[in-house]
Amino acid sequence: MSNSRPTIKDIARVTGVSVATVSRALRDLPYVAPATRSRVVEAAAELEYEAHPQASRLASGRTWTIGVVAPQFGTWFPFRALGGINSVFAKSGYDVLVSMMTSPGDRLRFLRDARSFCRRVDGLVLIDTFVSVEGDSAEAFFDRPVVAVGERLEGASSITIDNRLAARRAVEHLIELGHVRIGLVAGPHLPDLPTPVPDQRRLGYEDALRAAGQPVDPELMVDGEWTAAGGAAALSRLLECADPPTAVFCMSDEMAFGVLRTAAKRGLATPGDLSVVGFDDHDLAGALGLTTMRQAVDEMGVRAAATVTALIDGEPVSDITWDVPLIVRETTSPVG
Amino acid sequence: MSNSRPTIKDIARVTGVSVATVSRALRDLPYVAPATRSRVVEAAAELEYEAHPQASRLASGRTWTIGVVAPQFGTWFPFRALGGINSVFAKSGYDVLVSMMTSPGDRLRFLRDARSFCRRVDGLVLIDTFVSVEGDSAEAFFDRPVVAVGERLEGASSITIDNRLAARRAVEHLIELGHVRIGLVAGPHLPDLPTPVPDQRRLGYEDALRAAGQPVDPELMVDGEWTAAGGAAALSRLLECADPPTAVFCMSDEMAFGVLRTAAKRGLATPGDLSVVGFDDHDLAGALGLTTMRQAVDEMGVRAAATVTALIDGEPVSDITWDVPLIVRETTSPVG
DNA sequence: TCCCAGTCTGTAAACGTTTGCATCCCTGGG
DNA sequence: CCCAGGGATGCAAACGTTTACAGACTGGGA
Repeated sequence: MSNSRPTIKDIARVTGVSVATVSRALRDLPYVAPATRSRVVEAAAELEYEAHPQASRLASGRTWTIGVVAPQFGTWFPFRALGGINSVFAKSGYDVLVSMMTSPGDRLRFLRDARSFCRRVDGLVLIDTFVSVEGDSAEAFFDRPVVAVGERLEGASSITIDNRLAARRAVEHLIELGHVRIGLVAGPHLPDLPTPVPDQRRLGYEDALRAAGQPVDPELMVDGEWTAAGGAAALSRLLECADPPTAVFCMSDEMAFGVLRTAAKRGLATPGDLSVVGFDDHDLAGALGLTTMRQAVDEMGVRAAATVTALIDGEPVSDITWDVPLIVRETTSPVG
Repeated sequence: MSNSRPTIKDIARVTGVSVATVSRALRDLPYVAPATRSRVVEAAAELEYEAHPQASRLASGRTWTIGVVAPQFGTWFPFRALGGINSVFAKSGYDVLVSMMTSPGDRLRFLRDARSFCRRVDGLVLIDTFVSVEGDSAEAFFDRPVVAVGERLEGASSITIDNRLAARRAVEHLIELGHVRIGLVAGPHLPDLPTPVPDQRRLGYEDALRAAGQPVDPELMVDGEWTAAGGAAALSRLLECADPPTAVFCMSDEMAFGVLRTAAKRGLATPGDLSVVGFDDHDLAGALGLTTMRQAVDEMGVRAAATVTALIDGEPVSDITWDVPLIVRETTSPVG
């Protein structure tokens, strides 16, 4: 009680003006005499005044907070994106409220809680959440501007990649190197997660093969569970083929790491005996020399943050497709 | 205007009681007749009423929000911890506000902004931030309960590990396997980041050697920059020694991954020619078969969340030292 | 001289809760 | 039959801003 923080009234009393003038002066609104403004600003600095966030939020209706919804599973992608998002908002004065989904099934919980979550934020960034809002457009449902990264969402600004095309490019790289038997380590559909990503990447794989006049052999397509351990097991299965692959495309870098491990264990040289290309450009991909398709996730996060503030400021919804370049490193070489 | 959300007044009008009674009924406060309460609850459900967060926060002074400060560099640890923290708060009704430091130097910015950050939260979790608050105790400085994970902080509840002891155990494991030339891939001090961690782990390494009567050879201690790439380069340097090591202890798993890569590239079998033990139990450690010291980061996050709510509810500050077990996998074997 | 269009400032009503206090009613013990 | 005590409720004042509106003052043009 004795030494609680100063309020706008204290500033008003000290400077001899009304609270309205103080409020206007501190927020750089017009119609404040320069002399008055500087007196107020000085007094505020003197008393170390800072507006009470809850009070100004109640009065103005703005929360100055952005909600970020991210999956906790598959740790790498969302955290990188969160980093990019945060780097923008740290400067722009927005707070970042996160809500993480601990399992794919949590989508439903999130959707249920969304209405109350939204009241605490001015805008929403959804990372790989694959919440489909049946009927409503996203903006109508959430009653807030929303940008979706990694998925396309009706009524939201989307920041996505062309999964099919990127996968095709990855496989084309292997084909150009002369590979004919090319395996696919696929990520499966997660239960309750209606993402088109695995299908798209598989289609891209098939596109490349067909365009090159190569057969699509179901025996060469195995499930890597989106994990390194799954990738490791997947390669073991591929090597049991009558005619095993000389190259493998993995739908994620993590699975590729598992593949590399199994190869090393079995005494297969990479890329001498087996070429591997991943997908993501994971933090460790560079150091481990993995050839991969780069998703510049942090930049996508930066862009998402910029987009959501633009939406809040009234700009129209817009979709962006991010480029996914091939990064050639040391796990691919001509067949031989 | 037409169809904005219902307020407590609407509930009051519909049920014919006062707003005070509605407020008490919905928050399970005493002195509400059971019949009244159920009428109010029903009406609230009917109208899909939910309290306006900013308003109730202003009136009550509680924000129902926890602030989490995490470094963005070194992505793995803080994100895992954040996941653990979030899993608790998703149930307990607190919001999670994150503030990420994009570089070690950001500590200063954070410290400067801390006073205003604190007004928006009921409690604070600091992950590996190494903010030393000169003079004041943390609780006095932040004016909120705070729990620090990964570091000890005056006036805060700390959740830490014994870095020195854990490093010693790691090296003892190698010694027990008969290794005599044991290299150290160290993480350096980051500029502006006053963490004792690298020193502690180095001391643990030396402790183990001395206890076993082995010499501490400066030539065997190299810098791995806390990254996989740095670890890869570090092993190259170690192998140039006149008497190269047969085993290596790395201060982080990421550096160990780099070490494993260099070993493979050079044709050294792991663990046949080189044993490696890491530190962290990184997400990928299991799949890559890395023997390591497990920091159960998500569990530490869960504990941190529980602790900060306990502090908010008035329980006293308490420090916890987390156990760091050795996880033996496939990168260590007897010297030979 | 008058009027008008500014600029500057103050008053007071929101914003939607929570909560201290007063009031009323009911019950049970003396 | 009275009264104490406590349960149930309502009234109204916070909480600390923002903002619509009204008023005071100024200078310049007619």
